Amino acid sequence: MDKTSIINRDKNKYLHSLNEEQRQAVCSVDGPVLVLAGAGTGKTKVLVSRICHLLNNNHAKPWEILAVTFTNKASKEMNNRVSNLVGQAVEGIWLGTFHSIGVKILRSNAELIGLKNNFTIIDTDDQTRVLKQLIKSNNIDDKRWPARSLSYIINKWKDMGLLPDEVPPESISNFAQGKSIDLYKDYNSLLKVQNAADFGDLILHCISLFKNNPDVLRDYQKKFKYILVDEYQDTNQAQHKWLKFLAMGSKNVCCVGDDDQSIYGWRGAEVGNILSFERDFPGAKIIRLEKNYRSQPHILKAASELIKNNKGRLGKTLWTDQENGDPIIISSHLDGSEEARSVVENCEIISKNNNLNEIAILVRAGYQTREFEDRFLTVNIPYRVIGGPRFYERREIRDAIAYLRVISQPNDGIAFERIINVPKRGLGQTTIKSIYELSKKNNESLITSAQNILLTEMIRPQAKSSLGKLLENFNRWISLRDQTNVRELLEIVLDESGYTDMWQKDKSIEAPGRLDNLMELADTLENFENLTDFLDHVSLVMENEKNESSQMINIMTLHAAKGLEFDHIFLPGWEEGLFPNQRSLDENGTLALEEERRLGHVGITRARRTVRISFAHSRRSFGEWQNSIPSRFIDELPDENISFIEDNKNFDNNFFQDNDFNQDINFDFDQSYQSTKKIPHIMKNIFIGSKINHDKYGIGYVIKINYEKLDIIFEDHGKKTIISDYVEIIND
DNA sequence: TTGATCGATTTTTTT
DNA sequence: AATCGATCAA
Repeated sequence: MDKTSIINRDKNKYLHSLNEEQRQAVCSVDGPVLVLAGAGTGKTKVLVSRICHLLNNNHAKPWEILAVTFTNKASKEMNNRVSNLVGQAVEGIWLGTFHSIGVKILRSNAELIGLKNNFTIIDTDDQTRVLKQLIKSNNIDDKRWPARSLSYIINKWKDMGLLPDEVPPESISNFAQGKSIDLYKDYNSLLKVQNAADFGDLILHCISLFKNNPDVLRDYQKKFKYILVDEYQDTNQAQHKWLKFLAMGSKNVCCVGDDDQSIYGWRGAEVGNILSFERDFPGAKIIRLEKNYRSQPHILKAASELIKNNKGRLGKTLWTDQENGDPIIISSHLDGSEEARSVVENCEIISKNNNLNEIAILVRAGYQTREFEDRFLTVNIPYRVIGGPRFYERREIRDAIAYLRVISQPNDGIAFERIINVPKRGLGQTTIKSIYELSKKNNESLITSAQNILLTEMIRPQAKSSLGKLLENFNRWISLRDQTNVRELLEIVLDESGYTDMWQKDKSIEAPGRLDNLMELADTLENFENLTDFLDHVSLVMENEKNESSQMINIMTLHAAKGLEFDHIFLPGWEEGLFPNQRSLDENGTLALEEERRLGHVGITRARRTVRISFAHSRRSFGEWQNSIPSRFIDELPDENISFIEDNKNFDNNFFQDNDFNQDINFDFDQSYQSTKKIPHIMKNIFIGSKINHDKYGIGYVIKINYEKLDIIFEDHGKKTIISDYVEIIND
């Protein structure tokens, strides 16, 4: 054996830990490859090994590799694992989320799509506020046509990769009598004026850039010799277009995904992208990974049987050679807090012999975490909420950042408006409105108009002097921008603007916490070279990571759990209406039901050793008690893999005395568990869409049914919530 | 312009 | 239940 082959074998030693299919996926470097990788089959391992393989065998230099993920968490994970495997070489790899890569491309080519390279990235909150302004200034009733709906519509178009004049007529909704397209146009030009881009733009602008500048596109195509895409099932149409542009150069594109884990349909994700991979990239090699290395057989079997109820899947058969393990335990509970009590009790038992980090509670909706938090706090068990209320979304942090945004990019009127009167400086609605009018008239940025309005008589002298002072401050801060380090700059700004002072004087309980958060923000700033880098981080990452190392039980949504694994998983709240989520079902019918089911599949397959599913018979929502029945998904789990226990030891008469129930409750546990086939949302033959008459409000249509309470849109009175006894059904 | 009070609305998931 | 927003008095 000659010397080189020994070196080669050594340098490729990571290949030995791969199974046959995984090795194929790693070594088929040239041409398009689609890896269909079921849960726990070593998807990330394949991606990481592939990058390693490309580098080790000199197929590409780091900067010739583009690796795109969907979430920040995934990109962080990938980054860590690649650095572990290949060492320093990671530095040059273009590894990040679609959005962060998009930003990187746009910052270097901003002028070509009409932005300056220091453009601001606005988030959903800013977006809604801008749209609200826009709706109002078009004299549209923002009560009837809320900004949130418009933002939903526009984001949908952007997710589909459609510019205003590309939206097909049939998909123009009736928002404000069909004005949605004009508003979309106005909104886009408003962003341009402010030198700002929203999340959708980060992809969409790239597409326009590639489309209109073939030379730029060619450079990127040449640059990226190898492209890897994680969670391909989650890409939306815009991202798909984006990817096709870049991949059409080398055609060395490797997409990894699992149609059974597609859970972002509501964000425009297209499972179709994965189905049409062969059409997009002819000659594609398709590799299936079906050996599961994570879960024990009962768990894997239950998850597989559940997902089999979905139609329209590519179909995979996951298998494992592990020991049988424990069946999934399903328990019923009186109400949400009983459920939380039981879950936490079981966490305690498990934690006697296990690491807290290996336990996770996965919920359908963010607000469900609260009950568990309360319980953990009372019994004093450390926990962390992953993806919970985000650091950068806190009020004080957003305010502070708004100051920095104006300093970084004075055209950012969205940020300027946020803090123009925070802390209060006597610049209220009237003043802001005047500035707005002037900026609209002269088609200039808000802050320019604020400067100019000082030369007019449009606002009162008091307001004038206060505004003048603020602008003077900003000018000074801007002049400090490039010579002061970012942390120092923030401290100066918070101090001189009176912002810190405002919270120090505030006597509310949360004020000290807010001041702490501002300190923490200042600390975070130490890690950034310049303001733009920091602001990008804030808008794209949102998370301020910490607590990674200490021992804590994890609480998160099912969505946030994707890509993670734990020994022990709790899945509470498996009730009709909550999971599957009724609202989602109302909006998207069968499609949504299948997505909910995939969510259940994701939840179960996170577990290595045990899964406990639970549901409550009664739960409080919107401050009212609601009875519920177990999720249909429980029925879909095979009997031989589950074990049902009634956890109702606290069930006694005190319960009824302690709670202010006036209504009849006929709890019959066996009965209610058996009779899960029917869903009690239909009363008196009223359905979503039913036409009804009301004595006072006249004709209307039912849009939501919540037991006896109906949400109705009346032809002449807008939306009202009415008890079903007071309406009369009209059949015509 | 500000602060208080009342009423409406909220809870799906994320870049 | 808790938050947000509109409305109104000071």
